[in-house]
Amino acid sequence: MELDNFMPYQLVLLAESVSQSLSSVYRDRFSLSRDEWRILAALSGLDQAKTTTIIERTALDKMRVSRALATMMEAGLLQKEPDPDDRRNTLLKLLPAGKALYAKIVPMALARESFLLDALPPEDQATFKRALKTLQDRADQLVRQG
Amino acid sequence: MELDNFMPYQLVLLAESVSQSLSSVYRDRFSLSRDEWRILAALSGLDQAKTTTIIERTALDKMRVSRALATMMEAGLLQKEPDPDDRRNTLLKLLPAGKALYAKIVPMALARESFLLDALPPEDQATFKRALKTLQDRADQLVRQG
DNA sequence: TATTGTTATACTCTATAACTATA
DNA sequence: TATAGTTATAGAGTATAACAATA
Repeated sequence: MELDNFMPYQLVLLAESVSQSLSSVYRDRFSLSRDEWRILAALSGLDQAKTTTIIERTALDKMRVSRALATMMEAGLLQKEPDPDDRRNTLLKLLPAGKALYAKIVPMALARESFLLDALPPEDQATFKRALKTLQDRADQLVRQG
Repeated sequence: MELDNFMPYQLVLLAESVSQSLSSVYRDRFSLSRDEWRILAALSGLDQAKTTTIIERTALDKMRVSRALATMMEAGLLQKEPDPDDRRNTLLKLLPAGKALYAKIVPMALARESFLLDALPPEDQATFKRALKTLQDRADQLVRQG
């Protein structure tokens, strides 16, 4: 087994590099944690969302989301209010500062994504993206089996 | 921007799942940390290696390698001796227990890799692996630029 | 002065589960 | 009894840099 040709190893290294490059945008320039950035992205475009929806859409657990939301609220990025239909739920809404921050970050994030993908011929880009989804399904199976 | 179609996000989630599935082999069953497993793989097949070589081949830093090596030595997996040519260097050598452990883990690791890749048609497998390398080069560029 | 490798330290992240409020 | 969300706490992992030994 050659480490350099072992796909999981290559994949993890690539993800670390891509992650690092992205975090130089949201973390270094805008002082957002990765979790906060994910929540911001998940909330964008939604007028209002329940916390449980955000938990699903970000693949984060409720504890991480709870802490990230607290920080974001302090920073004036979003608003919480109780759900009148079921007061256990919290309804989340981006404030103008949150929307503005998101609008600043997105173009930079997309530019980095494009810089990466533009290195591949268009048909390989499509294949790569499809492969990511297919492999995710299989990886989920492996994780469930243990 | 849709989080689910943002390639860096998909990539990071996939890497986390694959990582978790692999660590259920080396960590849960054999009590190896990820760093130790990488070092084991990097040393396998080499009769002897300098610590600096391992640092390069594993993409770990010297501090992590130093700590992982200490644990592995305690576990009787490898041996250290000073390099007679330059006594600042350490020469590393897997002991029989280390080789045996590696021989047990590799088939399981390769089986998981195959299970993942077999979900893709052969030509997509090749494209995917090539894409990982191409993207790694670009990601390195991004990281360097900041 | 530079390099190899180890260690100290403080810091951040993570995981488990206990807890409150509501249903 | 079950769910949404928060908080406490302990443990793991991380980053910086100081350090000893050698060159």
